[in-house]
Amino acid sequence: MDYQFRTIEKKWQKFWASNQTFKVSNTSNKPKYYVLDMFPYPSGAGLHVGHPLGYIASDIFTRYKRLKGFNVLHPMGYDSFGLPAEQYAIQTGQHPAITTDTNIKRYREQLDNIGFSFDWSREIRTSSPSYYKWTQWIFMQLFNSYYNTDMDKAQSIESLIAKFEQNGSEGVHAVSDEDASNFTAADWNHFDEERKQVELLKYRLAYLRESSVNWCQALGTVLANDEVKDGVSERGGYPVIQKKMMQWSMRITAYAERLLEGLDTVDWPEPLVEMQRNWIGKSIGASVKFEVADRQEPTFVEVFTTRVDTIYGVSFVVLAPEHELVASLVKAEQQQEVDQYIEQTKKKSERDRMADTRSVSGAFTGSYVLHPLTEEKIPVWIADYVLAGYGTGAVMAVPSGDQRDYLFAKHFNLPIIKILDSQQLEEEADSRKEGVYVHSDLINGLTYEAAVPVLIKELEKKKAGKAKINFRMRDAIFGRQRYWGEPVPVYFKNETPYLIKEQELPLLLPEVDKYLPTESGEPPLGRAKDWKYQQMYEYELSTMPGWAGSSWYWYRYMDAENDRVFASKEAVDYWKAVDLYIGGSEHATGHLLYSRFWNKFLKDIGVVKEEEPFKKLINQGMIQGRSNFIYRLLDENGTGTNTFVSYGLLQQYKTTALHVDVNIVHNDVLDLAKFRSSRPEYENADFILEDGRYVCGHEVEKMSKSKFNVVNPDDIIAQYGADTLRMYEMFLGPLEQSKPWNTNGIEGVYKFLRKFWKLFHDPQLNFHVSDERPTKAELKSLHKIIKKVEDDIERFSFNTSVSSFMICVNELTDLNCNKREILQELIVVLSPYAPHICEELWELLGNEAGSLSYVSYPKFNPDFLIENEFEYPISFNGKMRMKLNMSLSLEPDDIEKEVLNNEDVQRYIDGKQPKKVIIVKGKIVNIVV
RNA sequence: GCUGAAGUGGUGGAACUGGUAGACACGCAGGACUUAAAAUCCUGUUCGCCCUAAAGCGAGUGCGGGUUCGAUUCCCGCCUUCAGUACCA
Repeated sequence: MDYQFRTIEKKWQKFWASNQTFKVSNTSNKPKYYVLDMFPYPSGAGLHVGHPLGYIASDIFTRYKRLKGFNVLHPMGYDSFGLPAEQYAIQTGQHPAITTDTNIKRYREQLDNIGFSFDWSREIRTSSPSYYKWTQWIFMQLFNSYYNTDMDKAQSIESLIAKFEQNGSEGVHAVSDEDASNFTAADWNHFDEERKQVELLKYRLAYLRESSVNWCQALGTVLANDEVKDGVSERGGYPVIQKKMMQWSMRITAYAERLLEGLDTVDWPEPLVEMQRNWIGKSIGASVKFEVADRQEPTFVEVFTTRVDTIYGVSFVVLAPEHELVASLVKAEQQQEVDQYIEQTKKKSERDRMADTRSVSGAFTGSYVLHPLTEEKIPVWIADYVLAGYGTGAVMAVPSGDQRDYLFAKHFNLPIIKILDSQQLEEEADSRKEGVYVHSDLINGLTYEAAVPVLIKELEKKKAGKAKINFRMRDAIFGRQRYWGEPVPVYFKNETPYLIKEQELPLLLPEVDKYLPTESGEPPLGRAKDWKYQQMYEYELSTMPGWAGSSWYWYRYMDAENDRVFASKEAVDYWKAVDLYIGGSEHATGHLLYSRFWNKFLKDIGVVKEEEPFKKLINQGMIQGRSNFIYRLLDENGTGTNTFVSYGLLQQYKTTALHVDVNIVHNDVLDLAKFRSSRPEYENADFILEDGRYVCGHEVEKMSKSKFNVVNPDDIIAQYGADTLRMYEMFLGPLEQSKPWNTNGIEGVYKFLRKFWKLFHDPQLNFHVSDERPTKAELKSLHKIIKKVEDDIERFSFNTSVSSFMICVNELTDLNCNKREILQELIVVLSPYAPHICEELWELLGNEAGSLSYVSYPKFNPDFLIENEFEYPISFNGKMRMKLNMSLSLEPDDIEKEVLNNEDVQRYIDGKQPKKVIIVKGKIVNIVV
């Protein structure tokens, strides 16, 4: 029989499913191993060839680990809440649950076609009530907790109430809002219920606070930064402004230090760890208070600075235009200018404000603050380069040390004060800390190291500042003005939020007539009829963000069907943490940070054991699209014709480029017949060919429908089979690297599998293996691959394994090897990569069907690889010129003698005495002349 | 802007710890088989120079420098592309 991948692959996929080959138990005497993939969002477009890249890698790893004797948990599910389904619902009226369900079915079929060894009995969907019940449950725990800084962990809000009842706010060390009040126990006990709740909310880990959002009035909704382009909505082009809104938030900043420390304990790619460190952004500095001048009531502008040493260089203070003090600081004569500036700022997104460092803008408030050390009057400005959400939303501007402050000072003619004797300030700010201070009163003549403690001490003495650690990370906003997400299990009584009862979970997503905001601008849930808690109280109308469901899902896989807890204690104790997590680096700061945060919280409340959820993490690169172009000939008026010019002839013609569907292009050559029949207007198209072919241009772009570069794995599988797809995706290059998809090399992988198949068959394709003893050469080839694949998989270098398999099969083909002893072991080594063909041949060899998944990986024997000769490359001045075969037992001195006595070597050095001969045994000889 | 990553033949890539640059494939060219095509097999294929050929010479891993007997690999400066940047997931 020839290699019939269609029959073989269907046969084994069916076998695995009906025998539950990959169902895994929560108890085993084997060691456990947990391999997790980042689960997909089931989009309407279906899987494209980029999605399975990581899944194939993790499946190879999983199958390999099974062969190595581990009990492996390898589950899959769907992150099925999200915007695209909602967008589609808005357009079509179709309920997102229905589209989501359809999409999931499609995804499942596509995943099944690839032959993954997932334990599907553990499948989860974040949008199913049985799952989001527990997402809501975790939210409730967060709402019911506060962060105790004495114990450095989250504790129940009840214990905080007990403290308030006994001692008031005194002695409470907790992470809270800035405006948490001070009160005595007596005060607390006299507070009414509402007041108590208001105070408690300032401590809860899930809490309400005002935050700034991109508000689009015309769409009646909040937009993500990337839905906003140049101040207008991407959809519709309506104006977008920055608006403040009450929002649910997560006090992730309470965990900043622990999130930072945990990074030292995980085995993650260093760049990713670095990104998280930068995101958390710990900086050590000082907070300084500037008192507003000429006020009866003392008012302060508080700033955070990492360069308190530059305090004598402050020549103005800048507030973010949204800063709460701005309104009261503006003097009448400046009112108009400031108002105008604030209007202008509202139109800019935060990202625009950060990205634009060239243009300088700002407005003077008319007010002054007093320098805390010199008592001098300092003007207060507002400018959009200061962001409200960063630090305190105010900076002390030091033009001599900070480039943005420098440009601002130059632009508005504000003084630039030199503070270090080494500073060169003619062209730009100089932020170095070298030399000694000048014009700096207390610290004149001191160096940076000496100056900082002096200043901190003085500021503390004057109660004008103190040393402080600041984090760049902000509390995460947890509400979304959307329909297709988890409802927040909260209702309001007199504007105070209360949790519903735990027995009332899940709080189901109600039906609505349209998936749009209400006329009064409330989120879609505002449309739900009679949706009230106990028929009286308003529910929270926003839903949870996309990251809620994905911040704990790896626990649900451990015990996916439990309806009493999110996962049983036994399951959590057994599987502990994820041993290997594979996914895209685009999740570096979002998903991976939130997941770590929730995990730490769950540990604090005692329901999980591990401080870090993902022990080892591998990033897979993005698969980009590789678009193909055709070139339409333009006539003398510049209008398009129906003639297309081949890529190589472009210089001779005036043309315009058009995307062409990559599925009708093969190795950059256009299939003319398919092109003609693709659209009626191309039926009579003419072509100017080169060498009789139409060659297309190409470019790397995002994979998207609009660029006609989407490749569906199903098409590849129909043509070449799943085993070829699996191996080809690995063959494309290193897993971590981003690369464009193209099928140019896929034939080679397909040919390889056919060659492998032929090893087991005679020329007439009858199954035929021999029981003869293998030769030395055959054993060497086998043991080389046993070792190579083991090494490669352990370091996640899957592409190099594929090449090595090719080399191995080429060698065995040349040796005419059909020995059972060799081939049987080779099957096991190859099976993680190409499981279907291997199962089939395994059965043909007479083994029990399906037993291949749980056999042992062959044992490597180094004896078969021992060489006694080596072909030494002989280089002259580092350039390889010739090779000499020598015994590996020769010591460097003997090698030198033998090399220098060689005729060809003598000819090279032309009778001259070599300056130096470098010999690395078993590696190289280098002669310096 | 900030943070992170990547640039090697016509193409995807290999070279794992500073030691033979281009393994393995694709494509292309030539050949075998065939009435023909497909499939399959064989040979060649970094570029340039020289040459009937064998052989030889020179250059070469984004660009410019440096360290070293020796650099794709280490260091400094630049260029280009990609990703993230907090409501896409």
